[in-house]
Amino acid sequence: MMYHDLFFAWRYTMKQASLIFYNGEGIEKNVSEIFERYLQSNSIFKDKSVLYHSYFPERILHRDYELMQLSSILAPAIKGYKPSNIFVYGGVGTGKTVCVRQVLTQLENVAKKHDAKLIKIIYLNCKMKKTADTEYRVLSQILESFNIKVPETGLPTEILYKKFFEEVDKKDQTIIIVLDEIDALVRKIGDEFLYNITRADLEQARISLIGITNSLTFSNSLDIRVKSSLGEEEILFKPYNAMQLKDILMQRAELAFYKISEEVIAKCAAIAAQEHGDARRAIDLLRVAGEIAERVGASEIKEEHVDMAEEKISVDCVLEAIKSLPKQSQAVLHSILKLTENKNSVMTGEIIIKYRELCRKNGLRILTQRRISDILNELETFGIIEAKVISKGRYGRTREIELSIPKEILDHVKRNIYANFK
DNA sequence: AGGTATTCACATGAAACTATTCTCTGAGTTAGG
DNA sequence: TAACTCAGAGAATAGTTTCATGTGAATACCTGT
Repeated sequence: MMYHDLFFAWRYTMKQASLIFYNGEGIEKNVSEIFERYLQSNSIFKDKSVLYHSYFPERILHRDYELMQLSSILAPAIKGYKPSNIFVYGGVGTGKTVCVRQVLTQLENVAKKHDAKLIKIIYLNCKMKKTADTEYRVLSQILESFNIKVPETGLPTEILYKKFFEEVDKKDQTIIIVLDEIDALVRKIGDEFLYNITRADLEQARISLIGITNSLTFSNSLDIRVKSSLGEEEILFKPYNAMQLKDILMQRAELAFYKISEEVIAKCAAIAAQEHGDARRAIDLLRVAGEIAERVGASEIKEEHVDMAEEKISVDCVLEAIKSLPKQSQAVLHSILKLTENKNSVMTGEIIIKYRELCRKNGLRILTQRRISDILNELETFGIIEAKVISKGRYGRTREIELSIPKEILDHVKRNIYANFK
């Protein structure tokens, strides 16, 4: 049976191939030309992986104080005492995650080397859809790191708690759970989960939590009890300034490129510094600029490539968001696009009317106003529209909505969305 | 004129509901000894 | 009798509806001068 299928698959590909070989002489030439050219062009990247988010630098710059704080708080774990729970906050791209992860791996290494008390680190990113964004899934992830597999659904959550505490309490060990983007988790499922974990009573094991968030006001939204136990220690990561960003970029660029000018790096640093000192953004900028330079066949990144990269990043972001929008959200966006063709701001009420009309035409289920309101909020967080709540006095309160899609891609977006309805 | 009350058109929040996917359990069925 | 099948109960989850409550300022309505 299987061989049979394979045979046909093979036949099929051969047929495709023969099409190229015998009927498409021109195509063949073009394609191979691209490959040839690619081979010949010497890449300006030495090692591109250094510029991806997944890369963790060996040495973290300009975070000595924070690293020290972290390690001194966590040190007791080596001797088998429970370290305080830590609450790490600071803006995006300020190095929170990198620092925490580095300190923890070192802690683990030292403990292993000196045969100290057992330490187990569990890192979870709570914003990862379908991975750790609910109480159940977080627990299941934690259990997985103990090599206990649990089904995705069907089991009561209490069972997972029971399994987890049982497993943890088997040995005299310190478990350190890192919850990255903890604010996303709490917003979604509340803080009961944190309470349950921090107040677990165990015979011999100890559990410490490290919560990482980029929302400075996050801790206020917590239950007092949780707040006091999770926030035993707090560490604040300040944004990098332009000089520090420059150093960081320099460090990466040396590994990533064969050669690069200082002006380019300064430019990336300056742009990112304006946007809350986000190092991740600076590095993205550098990478995309490199990609652009490579594509246009330049031998080195120029400042104009950085400008183009800045443009491209924002455009890609919007385009990506729009493409992955569910049907209903697209319908709402469709209505907004239509309405903004002859004016630049619309109100919720107008959108609702247009939207209902569109649904009737397309045989789509009409959602309630409440839901549309939420969809509008979602579109705003994607950066597709800009909505501010205004009061028009006697004439009620509404959202004033404007498109924030860059002009250059507006037509592209329209074609994309309009094609799906009529 | 100056002050206050009303009112509009939604916003915002919480809880309940729906559909889907999945587990677990136990009763009934089947095949082999 | 062990192994398998299958239906029903119960969970988790995403997406939504239902119900309830909130809200800011332009207007309407007073009040006293």
